[in-house]
Amino acid sequence: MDETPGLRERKKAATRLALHEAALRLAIDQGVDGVTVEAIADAANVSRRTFSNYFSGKEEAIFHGDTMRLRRMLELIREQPTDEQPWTVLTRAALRLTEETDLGNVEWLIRRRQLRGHPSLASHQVAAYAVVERELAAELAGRLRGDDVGLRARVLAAVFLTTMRVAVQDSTEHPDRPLLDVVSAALAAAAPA
Amino acid sequence: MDETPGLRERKKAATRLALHEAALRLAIDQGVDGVTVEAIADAANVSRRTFSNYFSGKEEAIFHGDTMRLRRMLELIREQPTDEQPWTVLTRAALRLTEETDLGNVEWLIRRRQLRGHPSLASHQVAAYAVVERELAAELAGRLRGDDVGLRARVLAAVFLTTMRVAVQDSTEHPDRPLLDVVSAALAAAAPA
DNA sequence: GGCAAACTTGCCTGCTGGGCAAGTTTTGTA
DNA sequence: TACAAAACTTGCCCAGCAGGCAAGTTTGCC
Repeated sequence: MDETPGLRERKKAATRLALHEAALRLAIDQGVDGVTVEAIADAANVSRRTFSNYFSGKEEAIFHGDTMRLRRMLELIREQPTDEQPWTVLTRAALRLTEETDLGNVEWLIRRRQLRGHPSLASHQVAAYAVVERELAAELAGRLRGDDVGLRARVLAAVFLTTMRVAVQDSTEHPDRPLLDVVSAALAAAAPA
Repeated sequence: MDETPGLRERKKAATRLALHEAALRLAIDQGVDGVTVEAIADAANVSRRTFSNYFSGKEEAIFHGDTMRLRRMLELIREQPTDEQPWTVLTRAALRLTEETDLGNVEWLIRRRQLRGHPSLASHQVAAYAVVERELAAELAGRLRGDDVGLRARVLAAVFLTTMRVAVQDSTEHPDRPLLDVVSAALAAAAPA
């Protein structure tokens, strides 16, 4: 394994992370609309133009955390046996991811909660989830048998991701209930016949 | 019933429709990025500023058709008996809507197909579907019994809408297969246990 | 007819994405 | 170690865009 993927790559990752965190922090305490791309770039000690090299807009920067989490979930799914029921595989990956997140980073949920209510963000979150949908569908297609594999894989991927999204959204509105609880209840409600 | 909701309202509806159709037409033959809001407004004989009074962006104008279809589906759902299985109700409404659409307006699918491939549109389509999600969840909540009604209603609404979206998207990529077929296969694949 | 509310329009401002080219840093190779 | 190529950053630039405001116009209602 390449422990260090080269200086260049490490710097890029650091810049991306700095921009993401600056975006999140500024959005939280100035409101999503109150913050400009320029302010985010400044806070990350980078030019406005460089921001554009990393993200196509402030919302994408804000949701970069979600994107990373979803990619991690894809990994968790891929490394599971291919001879199991797809929904079982998905559920297990989701719960495992939730545990990982919950333990190391309670801050994540807190930040989320401070952003809730900004309605324009909701649609960008939906879009963020949609990005991995194709990739997940491709993975699932290899695990299905029978007719309509393509369509069924896409449906399964979409249903799963949208359920995760709803669970996270619902959880931000009920801070008292453990996230793991909400996720498993949501997945149970969506489980296909 | 108010047959004519007043001249003012009729004019507004006409303007909105004109803008929508102009947006769709121009987007189809100049590409989504190649068309400006100004061009759309011109084509609808209205000022650029007025466009902004109706839609918040060209994508919203393009997807106004979807929005209307989804609102129609909400109607179809609401007018069904409340003592039936929710998924049965949803499925029936979806199929009924598909029949309505398919018969009267084959043009709709044709236009869609000409827009496919523009990736930026996909996320806006997702967002368009998300708009009615809350409303549908509220309707479904009244039809559920047991624990976690709120969460389960949101999950059900999200799963159903995302399934419809996937069916439509998939259908644009397989023009040979009847839409009704795709929709019912997709709904069958997503049916909760 | 005539008034009030709603709608349209033009004007304006600050923000945005992204093309381009010059300057800087990292990488690979010799 | 030297140096050329590739990758990245930055400033400059431009056209497009959302939306506030105020003046003008149309519609609804008495």
